[in-house]
Parts: sequence; C-alpha cells; structure tokens
Amino acid sequence: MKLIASARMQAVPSSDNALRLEDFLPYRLSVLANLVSGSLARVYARRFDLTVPEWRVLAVLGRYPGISAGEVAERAAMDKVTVSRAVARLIARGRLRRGTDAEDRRRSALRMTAEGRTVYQRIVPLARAYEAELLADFSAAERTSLDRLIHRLTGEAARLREPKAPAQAADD
Amino acid sequence: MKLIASARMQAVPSSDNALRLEDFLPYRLSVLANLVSGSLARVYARRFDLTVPEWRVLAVLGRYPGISAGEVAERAAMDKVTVSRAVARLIARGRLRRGTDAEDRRRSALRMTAEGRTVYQRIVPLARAYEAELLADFSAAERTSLDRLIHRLTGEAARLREPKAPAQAADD
DNA sequence: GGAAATTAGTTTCATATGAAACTAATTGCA
DNA sequence: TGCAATTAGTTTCATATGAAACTAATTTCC
Repeated sequence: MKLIASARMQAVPSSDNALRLEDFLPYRLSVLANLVSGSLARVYARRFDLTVPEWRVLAVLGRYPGISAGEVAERAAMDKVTVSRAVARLIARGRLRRGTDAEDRRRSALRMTAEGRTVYQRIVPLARAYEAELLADFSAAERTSLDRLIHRLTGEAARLREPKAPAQAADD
Repeated sequence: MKLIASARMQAVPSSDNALRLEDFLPYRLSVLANLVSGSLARVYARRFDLTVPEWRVLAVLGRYPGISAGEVAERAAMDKVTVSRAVARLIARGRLRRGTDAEDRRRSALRMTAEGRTVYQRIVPLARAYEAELLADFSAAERTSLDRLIHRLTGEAARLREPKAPAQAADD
C-alpha cells in the first residue's frame, strides 16, 4: 500500500479554519466502530451465514427469550424494520420460531430453535474471545476507565440528539 | 415510550453461555458511533444539503487541497467508490472542481471552489462546537485518557482485521 | 357495543453501499 | 519501440437501509 504523507504534500496549518479530521472525535469513533464491527463480523459472518443484525437478534434473545420483535429492537438499539427482516431470515433458516403473545395477539414471542441455540452458543465464545483480544493490552484500570468514558459519551450523545428547547422557529 | 424491563420478563442469568450485549464492547462502540454521527449529521445535513461522505471529503480537502480522490479515500478511511460518488455530487453542486494532475493524467487534483470553501468554513465551527459539547463534562485528564484509549483500540482492531499484517505506524 | 385512535409488525420505495467489472492512463520490461 | 501489467477512477449490480405507507389486532372512550 502506498504511503500518503509524502514530502511534497503539505497540509494546511491546522489553524482556526482547518479541522483535523484525524483528531475529530466523531470521525475517530466512526472509524473505530467500523473496524471493530467489521473484524468481528469476519469471525461469524461466513462461518455461520449470519449478518450483524441477525447476530444481534440472537444475542438479545439469548438473554431475553420470548420477547417481542419490538422489544428486541429496543434492546439491540436497532430499527424495527431491520429487526423484522433479520427475524424473517432467522425463521426461514430454522433458527428462530415465532409464537404469538397470548394476551396481545399483535405481538410475537420470539424464541430460538435448538438449531438457533447451537449457532448462538458457538458464537458467544468467539465474540468473547474477540473482545478479550481487543482488550488484551489494557489493564483493569484502563478497562474501567474505558467503560465509564463510553458510558458517559453515549449519554451525552443521546442528550444532544434530542433538541432541548427550540431556540428558533424552524426554518431549515 | 414504553419501558421494556417489566417484572414478568426475566433475563437469563448472564452465565457462561449468555452474553450481555449491553456490556459487549463492539456493540457499545457501534451504538455510540451511530449516535454521535447521527446527531452531528443533523447539524449540517439538511442545512447544507450535505451527506456524511461529502462532509468528510470537504474536511480532508480543507487540510490537503489538491490531492487526488484516492488520497482522499485513504485520509478519510472511506471506500473509493464512496469517494467517487461524493466527489461527483460535490462537483455537480459547484463545491469542488477537478483538475488533472500534470504528471499523471489518471489522477485528479481536487480543490474546493469558493462556494465549497464557504460551506466548509461554516460547518467547521459547528463541528467543533458539537465536539466541545460532547466533551463538555470531561476533564483534561479524561480527554487525554479517551484520546489514548481510542488510539490504542483502533490500532488493535486494525491488527485483528489483518491477521498477519506487519505492525505499521499509521499516523492516525 | 362500536367507531376512532393506537400499537405491532410488514411491505414499499427511494436511496446508500461496496465488490467486481470496466475504462483510461501510465509504467515495466522484452 | 510496443505490449503486458499496473493504477486511478467510474459504472454496474446485488444487497442493505430506513422513512412512510400499510395491515391487523387492540385499546380508548362515547
């Protein structure tokens, strides 16, 4: 691969008006998350013919068997359309079955089949191993620190997403 | 919005075989990055009619005017197809112009137009303000810590993606 | 009871994505 | 030189995404 920072290319001095993308937190988080998701997906995607949304549905149902599609969507922070499609595909492959909630027949009650559980139980150790490798060089204190920083950032980002008070009339 | 953890729903005890998605680092990073990207994009997407890839192209060209599309892709960690399309759209809207590299006529030499620069210079302060809000509650020590943790994680994830790539000092 | 409003989930539609095939220009090397 | 291999960038194609419209079941409220 070619190196990109050759001597002839000179960067604009990062003054007030030039932003260093490589130092910009939203960009860095995006790159990191994509790298991690991508490399983790390599572990299971082909081997188990599973997409990321499908894996997430299984992961949630592994902890909360019998919940509805909407609850899966909330737990996994996924769109309901994405969940609907992942569930449909998992059912088509015999990895999930859909019961109907006795009290509310609009709701589904999703459970893994024996086959789905097998897949799930084979992936979980791989996922844990991946995470362990990712954090192999981090001390306990660093892990705690990382945990708290992510937690706080997530809270902040959620807060910033919801506009607080409409300061101006909506023009957009 | 409805609460999801009602009394009747009991989680499988998080033993060896059930993975807690909400504690799983790849999942948490993905949720965080999506939240941040989404809330930041709200700041500029509609107001400037700009997609995330387009904003990134501008951000890179703001620092490295005159580089080629391929160099933009490397700098922004974007796919070359995505860059190609973002560049085409930016040119169509008069925000970029494409010169040809004198030495290698396959290469483009991308530069913002005055109009592009105006957009860029209006977004940069907004982007900085967003980042500042996100980090408002973080001390200098915490920011340093966050910076280093992200840096190391990114390096680890890159290493895990390429199983046998030699350790390389990428400056990002 | 029953019409209107609400909710769970699916389908449609328009757009975004990236791998692979492709075009055009350049470089390697006989 | 000239032709094969390489490289920059675009287009094609197959798939992924999510907003909005839709269907079906339920709840609200008169």
